[in-house]
Amino acid sequence: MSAERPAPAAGITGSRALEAEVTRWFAVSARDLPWRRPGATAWEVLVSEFMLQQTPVPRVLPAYRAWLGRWPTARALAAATPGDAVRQWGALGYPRRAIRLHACAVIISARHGGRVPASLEALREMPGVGDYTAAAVTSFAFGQRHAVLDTNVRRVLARLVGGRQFPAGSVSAGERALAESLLPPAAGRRAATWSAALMELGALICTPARPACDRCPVAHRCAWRAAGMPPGPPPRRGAPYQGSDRQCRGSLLAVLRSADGPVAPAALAAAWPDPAQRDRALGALLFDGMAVRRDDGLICLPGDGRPPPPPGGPGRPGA
DNA sequence: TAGCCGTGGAA
DNA sequence: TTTCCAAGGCT
Repeated sequence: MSAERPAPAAGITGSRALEAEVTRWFAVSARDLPWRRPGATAWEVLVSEFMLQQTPVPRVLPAYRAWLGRWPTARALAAATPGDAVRQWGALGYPRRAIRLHACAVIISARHGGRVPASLEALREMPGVGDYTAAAVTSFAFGQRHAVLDTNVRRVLARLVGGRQFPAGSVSAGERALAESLLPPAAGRRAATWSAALMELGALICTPARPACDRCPVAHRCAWRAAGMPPGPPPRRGAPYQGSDRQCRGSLLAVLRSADGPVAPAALAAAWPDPAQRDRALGALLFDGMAVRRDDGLICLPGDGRPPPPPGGPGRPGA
């Protein structure tokens, strides 16, 4: 046999060399991000992971600094109201993440002594923490050995090993097995570094469109490239946003966010012309706990107009 | 599991 | 101008 061909998915050969090539590239090319610095706390890592869910790094950076400047610990955030969290979240998008992160802070304070739990299972029980975020926190904050399958890692593995341009719609068992088989040994933080490096490779080099193969440290191993980079079916597109209920919700929430206190329905009416859609969106916000209708009919963010829970108190039943 | 949940910058 | 997309999670 002459030139090495791409290895099959299971038991890929040269894993050790692959790790070395990717991590060497990472050591030189990685962005200097605050949540990656050695001193970053688990809380800081958790905050970063929430903010990075479907939100680009450049937009997260200032929000991350401001958030941790205000609430450096889970206990600090737990002492605030959910409405405070939504306001501080600002226009990062997906504001329910702020509600869920606040709920995490309350749980961490009440059930985990104020420390972010270090187990996959305990993390997974918290709102807004799915398979990816739990694996990311245990890996990056605690140095554990878990496969971290985000959209970047999935795309890199789909191309490098699978020979396809894009991964499937959801994580398959085979994909997870592959990612785990490629994980370096448990010694030190090798597995965490490997995962961070794969993510960075996907974010900077192996991008969805126009991948920079000329700068890829493992282009010589890439199954997709070896196959001539055949185009795969494009990922599914979401519903149009302009004029959608989502946009309407966003507009209403922007009004509540910028107001210091409760808002009259008329103020919301000014933010969206269509009454039926407006009422539908407001109903959804109320249903989701993103907004509250007071007895006097005014609308506010959750926790507005009430004293914040005492420190260490939330989660404890009455009086 | 497919559809929904925000936002704004880049192509 | 429109389209695409960015470290997911939930139902």
